[in-house]
Amino acid sequence: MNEIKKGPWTAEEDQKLIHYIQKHGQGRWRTVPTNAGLRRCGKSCRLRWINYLRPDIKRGKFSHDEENLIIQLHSVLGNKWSIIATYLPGRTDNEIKNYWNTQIKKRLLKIGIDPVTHTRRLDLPPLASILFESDLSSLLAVNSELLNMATSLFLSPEQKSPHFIQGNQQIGNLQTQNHLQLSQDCDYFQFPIQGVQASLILNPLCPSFIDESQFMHIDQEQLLTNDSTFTCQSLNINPNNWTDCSNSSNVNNDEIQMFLNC
DNA sequence: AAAGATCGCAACCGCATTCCC
DNA sequence: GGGGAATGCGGTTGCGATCTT
Repeated sequence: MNEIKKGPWTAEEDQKLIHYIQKHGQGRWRTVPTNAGLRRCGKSCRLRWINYLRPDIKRGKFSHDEENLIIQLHSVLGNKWSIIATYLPGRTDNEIKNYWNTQIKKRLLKIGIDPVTHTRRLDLPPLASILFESDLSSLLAVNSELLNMATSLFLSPEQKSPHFIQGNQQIGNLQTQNHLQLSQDCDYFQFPIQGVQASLILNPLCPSFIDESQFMHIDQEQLLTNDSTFTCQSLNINPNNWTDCSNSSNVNNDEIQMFLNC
């Protein structure tokens, strides 16, 4: 009976495979079962080694940073698990895929974010209204992890800086980059216009956490002056408005650029 | 306590890509 | 360049563990 065995691996099988690979190295998977004395197919041996037995595999819970990174990478790469895994040393594509499907996906759906497009789901009431109809402080306390996760969607991997405002209140992260400055009191933010390759990374999700009735404008008058900075009172939900502002002034689109991080 | 439901994850399967003759 | 073998990838499944009723 040389039937190929399927199903869970036993400790004995694991030992045989580990011993064989330690001695001969990995590769030529088709020949591994015969040479290692296993009744498995080569494919199964490879998978067991790659996903479970490899010595450099990191075990245990995903850290918050790892989780953020997965979300960020997924928003750019989609289900390219093997590529995503290259950014998380010690984690396998299978593990990341499982984690995404069983944990992250559910959490995103729960907070009204489409895990495929990484945008707000239109079939749900605006998140802001949910937030403001609720006891905000308790909601944030309970869901701070989710908020951080959602917030991280509009942060690039190398830019994880704090402060996300709702009116004068800090409730999460606001991204600043290059010459974009967040004012001290979080009442408004400002950045230089002239000669600056200002890159404001704004994700459409971001305003979900801000009172939608307070989407503010850029002060057009200020924009048209030669002042080196201009201010706006809050984040603007509509990225097109930024473009419009730059079109309507002496400032061209090269000087104010908007990059959507999704 | 027990039965059913749900969850989490290892493993499988089929297809795509790469390698090698 | 063509074809078969080997390898890699992503979706899905199966099953034990845990939770809920």
